[in-house]
Amino acid sequence: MRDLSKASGMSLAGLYYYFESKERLLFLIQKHTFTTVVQRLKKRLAGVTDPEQRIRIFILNHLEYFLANPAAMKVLSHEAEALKNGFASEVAAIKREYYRICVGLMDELKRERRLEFSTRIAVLSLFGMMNWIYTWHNPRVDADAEQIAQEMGDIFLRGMMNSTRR
Amino acid sequence: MRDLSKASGMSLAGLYYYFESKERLLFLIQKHTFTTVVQRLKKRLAGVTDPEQRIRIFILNHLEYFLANPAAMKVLSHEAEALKNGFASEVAAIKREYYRICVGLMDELKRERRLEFSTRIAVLSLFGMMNWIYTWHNPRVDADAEQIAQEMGDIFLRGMMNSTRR
DNA sequence: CGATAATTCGAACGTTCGTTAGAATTAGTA
DNA sequence: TACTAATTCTAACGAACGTTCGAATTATCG
Repeated sequence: MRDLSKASGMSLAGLYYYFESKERLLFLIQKHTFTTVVQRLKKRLAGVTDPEQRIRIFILNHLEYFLANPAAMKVLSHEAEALKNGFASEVAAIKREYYRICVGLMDELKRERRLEFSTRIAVLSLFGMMNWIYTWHNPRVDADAEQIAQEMGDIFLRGMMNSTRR
Repeated sequence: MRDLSKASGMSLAGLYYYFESKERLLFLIQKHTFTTVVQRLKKRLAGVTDPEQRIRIFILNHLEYFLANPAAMKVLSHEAEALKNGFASEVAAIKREYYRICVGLMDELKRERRLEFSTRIAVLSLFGMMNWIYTWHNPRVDADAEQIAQEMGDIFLRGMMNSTRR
């Protein structure tokens, strides 16, 4: 909180005028971030029907947001388990919705292409690829979100496509 | 440190008889873990020449160790940036060696199969898939290391294989 | 046995942390 | 202008933290 006070220019006590506790502030950050990402995703998915294209939109939306907000990504990754019961469950609900959207996209792909693979492992592997980026991405060295989304999409989708057909 | 004292049954001051500081203890954990993983990997790779098989060994070795030592994995992931200059650089050196081994495996695959893809993105995506597992793996629900290594290997290797050929 | 070394501990140290009381200041309104 | 409400601050509280001091205990060995 003292760091935030310095960075924001407001006094330590001043922060508590706007946020009743450090935990509630963390909760608001997490909630706002996930809500924003889900909202943007839904807008972008509207109207697109091709399953592969929809998964590519999912990846691009995710990477674009988090490469533009690396600090937020770090907070979400590092403080994922820091909230207590009340706050935790509300954030968990949004996360679950986001996860379920991705599961849905994966199932669409499986149905259309008659593929056979574990949706759970596929989705969590994809999240891993995308989320780990906060540990290594350097904007001075690495490509931008669009290009990385392309490459990760290539890797992941080819990985799905050639799975055993029913 | 007070938690460790409780968990180990030794008094708080007693811990400082064996570890001169909390940071040095963290350093020793990180160093020991990475060293062990690299050692085991080298042993398993010895004698195997097929590039695909070698990457599968890499994945299995990684997942087997970290699913057997989830607490260690959490420490490595969460406290990756917690060490200061001296300690940090020594751990960074071992991590770099581990990373470079994986880069080597990827280049072998590219050469043998005449593939074209970004080694950096491939390696970091693979690490992402594997390392993210500490956030979701539940031994009561999820498969064991061998099976997950098989599935992630399938996803990743198919993703590499069909990349544009030279 | 006695003496030295190795081990373990209770109790505290100084610092940092999250938080708050209460005063000072500013903005809004009549 | 004078009064109220909103905002911001200084200064501190109590708890938790990493660490250390010096005494107590235990092991080692002549």
